[in-house]
Amino acid sequence: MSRPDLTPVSYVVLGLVARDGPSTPYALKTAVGRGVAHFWQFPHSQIYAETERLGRLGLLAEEREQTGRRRRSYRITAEGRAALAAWLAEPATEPPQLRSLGLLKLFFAQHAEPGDVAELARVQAELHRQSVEHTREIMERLKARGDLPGQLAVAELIGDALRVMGEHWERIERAAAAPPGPVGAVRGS
Amino acid sequence: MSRPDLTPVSYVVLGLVARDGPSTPYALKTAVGRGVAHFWQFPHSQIYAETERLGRLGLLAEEREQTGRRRRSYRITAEGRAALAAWLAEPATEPPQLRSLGLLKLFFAQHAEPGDVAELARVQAELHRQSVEHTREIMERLKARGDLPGQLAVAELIGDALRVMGEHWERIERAAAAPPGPVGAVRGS
DNA sequence: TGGTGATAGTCTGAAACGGACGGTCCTGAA
DNA sequence: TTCAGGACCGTCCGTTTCAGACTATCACCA
Repeated sequence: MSRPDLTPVSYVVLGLVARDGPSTPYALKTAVGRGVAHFWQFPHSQIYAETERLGRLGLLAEEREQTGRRRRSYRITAEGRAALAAWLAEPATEPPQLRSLGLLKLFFAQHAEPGDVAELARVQAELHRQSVEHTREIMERLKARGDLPGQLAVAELIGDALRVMGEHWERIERAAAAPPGPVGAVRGS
Repeated sequence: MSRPDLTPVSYVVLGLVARDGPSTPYALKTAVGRGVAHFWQFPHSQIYAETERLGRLGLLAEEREQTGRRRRSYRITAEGRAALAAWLAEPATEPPQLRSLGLLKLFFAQHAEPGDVAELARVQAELHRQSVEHTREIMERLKARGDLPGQLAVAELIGDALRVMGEHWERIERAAAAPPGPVGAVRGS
């Protein structure tokens, strides 16, 4: 059973240290930005607090540079690996959550000018195209490395979801740009 | 330009009161659960604080039952409508955010037993099917009413995104169940 | 030897969180 | 008529999260 004193962020840290070997908090911070942040966001200051806490709990072992910047470096312990494995062994029973200011504005479209909705959809469509492209680059890099199939699967899933959402925004943009007829809710091409 | 003293939750409240007419905080709370919560979550206690604050700011007008439970009821003022319209007039420039414990576990699949990934995918696929179904019901209800095209567009977008993500989970489930070969990252049908 | 930009980490006040808790009201069974 | 139970409604408060300003260090080059 997974431990009640560990949060998702704890497992992010454990998982990344397990994947990358001994890491400094700063290295973890940048690693989070390159991957995990796409589906589990949290402030970077958490990482410093969490590595320290996991150290106290014996799930990470801390080492300190004796020279220069005296950075801390953390490696995972056997207990840490066991905690991570126990957590991974129980499936996640929560559905995914979405958070989108764009959808919030679209939801209230009836109180907006038609032109506002068109502009919103245009911006969102463009944002989604960029995100899809960004995801695609990450996938290329993962494929080139060949390992880490879980991470590739995650990138594929997210990329596809972004693509579909972007296509919706594009349809909404076209519908809102065409003067007559209702906003959004488009059928057919 | 939209006001810096108003948060997204402020606009949720303003938007719902604009849509539904005079509302009690509790009615807003249930309305949020039926819609907005799918793409903008926040604790219900916020609503009570926010209606009161918007009242002080003059964007909502408060009335109080003279009898019985003496519930507060809020209606939107002209200033409130103006603030809502101003916010809707500027497009949202943030990409959507996803938050999924399931993806987090999949991301670290290399440290899990193969059976764990299969079970995770099975549970997530089922969860997604339920969410898609739930979204479909909401869409039916919206279509029956015929108005509120923005809300229908939102439901369609979310439903489609959930469907695509669910299909990924189903593929991952099949791939992880098939003994040999790598987990996830499936190509072709 | 000083300037610049990347690297690295700390700190803090403000928001958000969420759920326990306590009332109020309605209904229907006794 | 009374009363119990459940739905309705709102408050409260300790904890966690949050963002980002801020400081410091380092590497490099002029």
